[in-house]
Amino acid sequence: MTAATSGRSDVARLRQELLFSALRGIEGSSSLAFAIFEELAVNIVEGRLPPGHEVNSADLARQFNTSRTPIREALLLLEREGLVIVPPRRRPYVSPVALEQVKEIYEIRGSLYTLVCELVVQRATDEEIAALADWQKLLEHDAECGDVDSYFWHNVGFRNAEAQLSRNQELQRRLSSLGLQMHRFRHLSLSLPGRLKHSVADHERLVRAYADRDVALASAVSRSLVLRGYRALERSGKF
Amino acid sequence: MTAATSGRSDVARLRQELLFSALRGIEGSSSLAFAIFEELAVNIVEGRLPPGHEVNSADLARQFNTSRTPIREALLLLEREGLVIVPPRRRPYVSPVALEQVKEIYEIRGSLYTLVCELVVQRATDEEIAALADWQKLLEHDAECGDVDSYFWHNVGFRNAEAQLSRNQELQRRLSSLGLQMHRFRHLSLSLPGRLKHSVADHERLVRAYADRDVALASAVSRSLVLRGYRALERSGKF
DNA sequence: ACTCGCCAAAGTGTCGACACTATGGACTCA
DNA sequence: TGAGTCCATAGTGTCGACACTTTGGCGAGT
Repeated sequence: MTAATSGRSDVARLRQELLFSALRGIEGSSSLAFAIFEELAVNIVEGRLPPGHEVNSADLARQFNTSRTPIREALLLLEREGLVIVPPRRRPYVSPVALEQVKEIYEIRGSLYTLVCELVVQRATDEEIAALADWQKLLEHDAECGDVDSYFWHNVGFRNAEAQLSRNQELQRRLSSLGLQMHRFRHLSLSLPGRLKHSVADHERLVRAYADRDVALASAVSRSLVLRGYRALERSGKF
Repeated sequence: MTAATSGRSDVARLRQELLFSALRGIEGSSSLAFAIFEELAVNIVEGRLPPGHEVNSADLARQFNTSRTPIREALLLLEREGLVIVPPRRRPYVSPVALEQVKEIYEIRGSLYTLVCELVVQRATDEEIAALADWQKLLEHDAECGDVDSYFWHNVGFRNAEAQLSRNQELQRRLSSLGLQMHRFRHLSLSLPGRLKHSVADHERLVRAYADRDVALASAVSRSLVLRGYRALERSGKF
């Protein structure tokens, strides 16, 4: 599973896998409804279905060639993930992205990643931390090339790997759910000038802190990483 | 909204309101499905539907006098909340409660309440903190009377009030979702001897830390509160 | 020209039905 | 008696239909 070390990891494949892992967080479900849920979720977080866009079950049923039943189930799940708003008796639409909410999510994410740090420090093996270092090297490389897109997904990969190392499944699930929301605006924060360099440096410090089993430092760095992300977003004035 | 100060707050009413607030976290939805979801959720977290108990849509439809459609939607939501497992093509059943999972949830909860502390310290007004103190007094009273049930629900009330003071709606929602899971085993941890006294003392220290705007102390106390809860549960050997 | 009320068109929530699949008991055969 | 097979029962996932509600545009009245 050392995707990081497997030669040149195709970004597209990575992207797919990461969004899957995020969404599959809660496995099971009735296949069709869940497949539709995934499809719609991806389209929403990638911005192809913009905030406010109407997603009524009748249209979608025609579009997906199914009845409205599985569509409705998918919409319900999307609502739970905060991606869609389903007003009673009214047509559902893609939920808006307000700065206030973005801020809230960043706060939560920061807190949960602090927890991840603590757990990783006390539970991950040296090999696993070495694997994180591999991810970090990918980031370094992307930053040098200025490949923002690749950087973004490798970053997600890094975060994902960290979460796995926490050995806390519930935590992974919650983070995935948050990640879903984050994907809607997160790429904005990286495309800002200078962000990449800071981010790379932080990741490097983070990995080193892990290697040294330094909880305090790791938490601090992780937190600053998230915070910086938010600050950048805020300054971008996109909201 | 100072339920804490309104004379003798009826525990039953409080209970209802708190579970509601937890469940309504995600509002909207199609009334019937959501009502069923609430009903089932309450029954599960209160243990009337024990882990492993089968909850098939056909039976429930008969029981609720509806078709299976809204039932299925409710089950989907319950699955998302982790209260029910819906294996594909197989009958859904109430999810088991494993110690491992309990531990995971306590970890997350601890982390999120640390965040709550930080936010409360920097955002709550003095009056709001005073209101928390009122809740604390209720706890004190319950502890003196040895009224474990009342204590439990006032405790939930206290935690809820704290969450509200964080001024972070997403956080409240996530905590509610966690709380739902927690209710399944949390009452066990309080009924252990000596717990109440410790708990009361911690709450008192917490409120004082808030009043002093002492983030570090508040976080530490809050964390120890959660941790103590888990330890007690662990020692109870119920899992 | 502007507002108000009305009405067809379209969407929602719920239902009962259908094909398909898992389950558990009866029946067979050792 | 005990393991393996078969089948009826019962539940699942999906569908199309139906009554009710919202929507948005058209026309009447000021």
